[in-house]
Amino acid sequence: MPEGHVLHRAARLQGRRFRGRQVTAASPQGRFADGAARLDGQTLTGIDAHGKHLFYRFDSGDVLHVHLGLFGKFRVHSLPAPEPSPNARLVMETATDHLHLAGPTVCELLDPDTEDAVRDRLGPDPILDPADGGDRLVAKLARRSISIGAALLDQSVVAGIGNVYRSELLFLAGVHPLTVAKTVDEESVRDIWARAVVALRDGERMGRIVTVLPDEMGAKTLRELKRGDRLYVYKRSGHPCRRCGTSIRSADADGRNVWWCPACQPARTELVDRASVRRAGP
DNA sequence: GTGTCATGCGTAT
DNA sequence: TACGCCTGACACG
Repeated sequence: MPEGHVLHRAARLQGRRFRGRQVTAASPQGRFADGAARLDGQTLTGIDAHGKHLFYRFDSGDVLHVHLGLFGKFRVHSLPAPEPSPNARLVMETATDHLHLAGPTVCELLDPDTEDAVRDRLGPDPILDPADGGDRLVAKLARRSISIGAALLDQSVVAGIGNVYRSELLFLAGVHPLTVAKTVDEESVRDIWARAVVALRDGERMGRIVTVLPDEMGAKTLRELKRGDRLYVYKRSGHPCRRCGTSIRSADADGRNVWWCPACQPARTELVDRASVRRAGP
């Protein structure tokens, strides 16, 4: 279940195996049969990620566009690989490596112009645009009356943040998630951006989302943190805040849950409609 | 075994 | 605001 770090990691690790290599391609599930037939025998020239989107470039100029959605998954193996599951949308192989894609929301061929159109709809990516993304985020949020929590999930505002990172970044920056976006002070917006750059880079490197400071959890490194100790607020309704002990709360914002610590993230300016905020449960 | 939920997003109402 | 899509993990019986 991927946020942007997963796609950048996939681009890096898959690129290492497939860049410059000729591939065979097939769609066991059948829903990408025509595309796979077109890619079969082509040489992959590069893979890159923007937000939650992945672009595979081939020597013909074809671009394979993949978006994993909520359920999509890659599996990569050195040959011999396990038998691909029958619901694999796409299987690509070189003489030595195997890629298995299941459950994506998008798996399609684009021409380069269409790729530009996809990318034009995406905001700055903390991994791609660490230097100038803060300015761009400040400009985008200055006009928005939606909550900062909702804005961080809007991929045209910032590309690659999902439901885990949004709650965690707002905790780290001390910003209440239901704050009206345009009322968040610029310093806090830049802080959110800076923390996104660090958090997504860490996630890309480790292959998992870890936002806590290890020494706060009595650990030496991020890697040794146990499952359940890696996040501050996400899915921790009713549990004590790791910093102050206050009970973590949650609310349904735009159909997705958001979590926060009411003490560490006080409401400083106006909030959007709080009707949907519910009491924290266990 | 069945049901529910989930790190997403587009389209219809 | 609701629903549909796509898959897998987990809780529950």
